[in-house]
Order: sequence, then C-alpha cells, then structure tokens
Amino acid sequence: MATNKPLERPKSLGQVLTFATAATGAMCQELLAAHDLTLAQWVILSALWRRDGMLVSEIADYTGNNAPAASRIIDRMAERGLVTRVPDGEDKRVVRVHVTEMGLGLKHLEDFHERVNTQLLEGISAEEADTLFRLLRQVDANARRATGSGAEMAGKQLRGQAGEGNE
Amino acid sequence: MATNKPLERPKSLGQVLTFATAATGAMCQELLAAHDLTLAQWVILSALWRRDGMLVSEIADYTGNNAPAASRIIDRMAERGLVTRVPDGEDKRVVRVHVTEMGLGLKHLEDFHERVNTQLLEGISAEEADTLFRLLRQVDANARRATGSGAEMAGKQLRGQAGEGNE
DNA sequence: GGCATAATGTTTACACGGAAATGATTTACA
DNA sequence: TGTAAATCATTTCCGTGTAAACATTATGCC
Repeated sequence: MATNKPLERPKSLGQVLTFATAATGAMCQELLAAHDLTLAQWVILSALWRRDGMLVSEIADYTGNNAPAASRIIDRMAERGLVTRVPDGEDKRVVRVHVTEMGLGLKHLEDFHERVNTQLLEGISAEEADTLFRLLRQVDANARRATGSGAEMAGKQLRGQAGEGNE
Repeated sequence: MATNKPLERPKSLGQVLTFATAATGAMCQELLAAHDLTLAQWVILSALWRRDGMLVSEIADYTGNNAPAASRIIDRMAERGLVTRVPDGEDKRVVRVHVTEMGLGLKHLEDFHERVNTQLLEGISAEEADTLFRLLRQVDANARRATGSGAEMAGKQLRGQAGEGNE
C-alpha cells in the first residue's frame, strides 16, 4: 500500500546514537532473557560480583542512574532472590546490597559485556574501535557540559578509564 | 566518606553508548523543557511539520518505536493540544495525526536537531564526525543482525540515508 | 548538648520503551 | 461469497529513567 515512501529522517547524531543504543540494548536483553535477567539487573550483579555489599548510592553512581531507579531495580532483584538488603551497623541510613547464592550462580555471565563487545565491533578494526570510544566520550562530555549549567553533574562524568584518564 | 573509591566500570561499548545517549537525551530534554516539550514529542512534531496527517504506524516507523509507544506519546500530545487524531475516511482502521495551530506555533524549533548536532560535535572534525556516524551505523547493524534471528526486523533498519550523505 | 544542615534511601508522580492481547477493519483466496 | 489471514490502532502489563517530596540518620557548628 505504501502510498507514501517513508519520511526521511534528518542526519542527526542523537538519532543515530539512540538507534544504535536501542539495538544494542535489545540484543543484550534478548541474550539475558534466557537467564531471566534484565540488562539493568546484570549491570548491578556484575558490580556486586566484584564488590559485594555496595551501598545503594554507590550502585546508582556505578550504573549512572539516580538513586530511585537503582532502589527499584534492587527491589525486583531482591524479590527474585538475587540479592538481599542488609542495614549497615554503623551508619543507620545506609543499606548494603549483598549477592545471594542464587545471584552467585549466575557469575558465569561475568564476561557477558565482552562477548557483546566483540559482537558489536564485528567488521570494525581495533584502531577504529578506539576512535569510536574516544569520540563517544567526547560527545558525552560535550552533552554534559551543555547541561544543567554544567554544575551539579561534576561527579557523574563518564570516568575516563580510557581517554586520557585524569584520575 | 568515600571509604572505597568508586568501582571501575569495564570498558564496554554498550556502556559508553548508553552514557553518551543518556547525556545527549538529557541535554535535549533540558533545552526543550522551555517549550514544554519532551524529546519524543519534538521528534514526532518535526515529522508532522514536514508531512502532516501521518498514520500512527508511519510515525512509529519514523521514530523507531513500536506502535503502542507512538500511540501513547500521541495521546499526551493530543491532551496538550499539539495534535489531533482524525479517523481516515477510506480505511476505517487508520488514524491520521494532524498538527494543530498550537503545534505549528513551535515550528521555529524545526532546526533543533542541527543545533544539537553542532553542540555535540564540538571539538570533532568533519572527517571524524563522518567516521563516527559510519561506525555507529555499523554497530547498529551488528546489533540488529544478532537479534531476533535477524528475521522480523527486516523493515526497521537504520535507513542508510547516509551511506554517503545523499542529501 | 542542641539545632541547622547534609546525606541516604524510599516513595510518588510522570514520561518512555517493549511484548502480548484485543478489537476493528480490510484483504486474500478458495 | 465467505472465511481465514493480515493490518492498524489501542490497551494492559511490566521494566526503566527523571524529578520532587519525604523520613531517617549523621554531621557540623555554636
């Protein structure tokens, strides 16, 4: 029927970024579905496998979300029995998140992101991949600089454990 | 307090993509908030400014979402008075979305994406920007190829109006 | 010690995205 | 012609993300 040919999309970096990210996310979700895990849950698990007992705020900082989002994902992970919340003895505001046996049972997914990386970078040379990482970090920095008068986000940059890590 | 230094994030393309996209989206949302528009709403408006009366399915295809998502965003846009739903005379299944006067009043935001582009690409040469677009499309294609047995998405690729910018 | 302030986590309200199911309509074809 | 299949839009359910308000607890400063 296609009376009209599809409307052309303007050449927009945001658009290409969004599409690539959505496709990547969909691929990850599909791969993780076999283990009844969402991508957001895997990200948190992969952090806890390396450092058990992280605070909710640390997890939020790690994943790049704000605390409410992290808190809710932890809710679901706790319902599924992947983690438990343990109130801290010293600081009574603090909640430490611990992996359960069941959560440890998925530790074979530790290198999931590496398999995804190779999948995504197929047909792209190592040099080009480096360029891609560098440019994406630059775009990220440009966007953050232009946001919120640049102020309150100071601590939330994409930490440069690649570009020229000034850390 | 930082008893622990923040946990290192692994070098994952998905992670960098997600962060760059989130930062870009946040920047757009902040810029559009002055006009009481969300990014998703602007994307649809920018399509309708060029082709009024698109079908919901065409809009969904244009934005890269599924129909339910598009339908809901159109709901909110209709509530805000930006668009109206008009049942089609010939095909009674179809709903055409039309911009209202109020929606046309925002047409000065037509080139919003171009301003975002320049903002995001600051400090990046034209050649590097081309490389970035090319690599992102490659990553997108790689992800889609690995998803859903590659079948049903046939029509939803990132249309290559950029092979080499034929615009 | 006592009080203002900050930090931590949660809840609520809103916007967005995907999958599946449903209703209505159109098309295909037998 | 008449029924099955395809198409279009919507609804519902779930997961995620942001912002704002809130309760609880720590901290700092007098």
